[in-house]
Amino acid sequence: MPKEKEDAAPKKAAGRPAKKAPQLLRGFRDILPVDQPYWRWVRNTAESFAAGYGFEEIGLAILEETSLFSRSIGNQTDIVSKEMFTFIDKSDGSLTLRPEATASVARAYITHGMLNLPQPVKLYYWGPMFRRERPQAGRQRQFHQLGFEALGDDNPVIDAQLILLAYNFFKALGLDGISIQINSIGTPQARHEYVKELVGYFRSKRKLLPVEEKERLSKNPLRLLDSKDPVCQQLRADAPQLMDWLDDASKTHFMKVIEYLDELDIPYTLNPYLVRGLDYYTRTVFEIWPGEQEEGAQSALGGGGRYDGLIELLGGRPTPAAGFSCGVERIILQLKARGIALPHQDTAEVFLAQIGDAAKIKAVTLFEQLRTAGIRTGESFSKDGLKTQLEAAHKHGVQYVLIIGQKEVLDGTILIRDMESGVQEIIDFKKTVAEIKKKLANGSNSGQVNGL
RNA sequence: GUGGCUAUAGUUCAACGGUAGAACACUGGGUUGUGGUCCCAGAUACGAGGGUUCGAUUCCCUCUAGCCACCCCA
Repeated sequence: MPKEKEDAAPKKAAGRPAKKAPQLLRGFRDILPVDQPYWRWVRNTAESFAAGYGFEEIGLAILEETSLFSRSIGNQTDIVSKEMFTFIDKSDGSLTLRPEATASVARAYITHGMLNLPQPVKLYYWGPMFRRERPQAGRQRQFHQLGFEALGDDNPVIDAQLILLAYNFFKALGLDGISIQINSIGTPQARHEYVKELVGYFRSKRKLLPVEEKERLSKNPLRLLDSKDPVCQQLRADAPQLMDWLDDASKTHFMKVIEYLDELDIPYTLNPYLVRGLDYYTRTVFEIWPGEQEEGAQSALGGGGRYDGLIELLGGRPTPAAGFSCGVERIILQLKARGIALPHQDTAEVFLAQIGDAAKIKAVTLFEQLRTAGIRTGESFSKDGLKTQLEAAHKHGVQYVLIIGQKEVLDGTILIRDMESGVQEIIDFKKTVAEIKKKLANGSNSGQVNGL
């Protein structure tokens, strides 16, 4: 018989039994009310961009068959080989908490026969993703991404427009001076040829490479290009260039994208060493960074590219597609780091205070009238003292407080107190809603900006 | 996954081998129906488990979590 440990544990302080409070899992976080304004800001901005650019929101499954990710992202990638939350379900086999959403978008495109819709199908998503990594600031095991995908069209204008959308999105959020890095990694075939060449080159320099880099050479040679290792960075200068190995169609495609970007006046940096860590990418790839690499490590805010082979790989008809996604937590980290003030939030406009039982009853019904009239009203009905209630009103930052007490109930009136001037006036209780509306309309300096 | 640093109230920080303090925040008061300032009072913490010790929050170990670097990525 197992002993019940918790009950047997010694009592800590008299009175309360010593119990372990459940902890948050490593890398998981609650998003508290204080942070919600940031979340709303990002989400609202994203939604208005989705609407503006014609992307319709799609809500995707969070749990998928493991094979969806291993096939699309690639078995050899770090994400699949060591960072997925995977488990065996009783009847459904191996399941995985999605580490990213593009694969699911492609799956949904197939599942719902979206090839029958007008192309391109433009989708926007938002939601939690899961990767079993070692947490750090801006890196959690559950994090949120928002993304835009355009499926069913291989025109380079799509690539350019996605980058334009990303650029404008970050600007609208208040994040100026972001850096957009772009590159083309061509078709899988061309890349394959190139990798052979690259491996050949680095093999010849093998002796110079540190152990970790040697491992890359056999496991994921493309990664040698964006390595932080100084030796590698030196060697890569003389290494064969990916650009020279691109097939003609990819080259032309890339030139077109660049042309559009120039025409649209979007600042970008050509980064020939940019390769992405997910296998499904083809041709255009890009990443978004907070700024031209200032000192200190930074992490990408977002990234994306074209994935022309993905849908076919997953069993659909050959369908070109492109998209990008960004990390919400990382965006918010940047917003905070830069001290960006958010637009005014929907706080209470008036506060309703009451004194005495009769008044409380009246107040509760009046509150309903105010609320249904669209006036954001604060209250603390559970408190009795007027002083306490005014204090609460002050904390809400409201300009007007409605006060109703014994006397007012008898007279059929109510007090309106202006919190700034301290001026109070008595009005007919029945006209409360109308009066308040009038006052708010007059006094409204269209209430903007609070720094939080 | 590897290496390093850290872990004290809600938060930011103190102190100490003999069971912990401040600031801000919170709750309640400063007489009966009036906020922002002020005054008073109160609640709340040594991440978990072992070990050394007469005694550990303090020293050691393990675990857990956070941060930093690597890896990789959003």
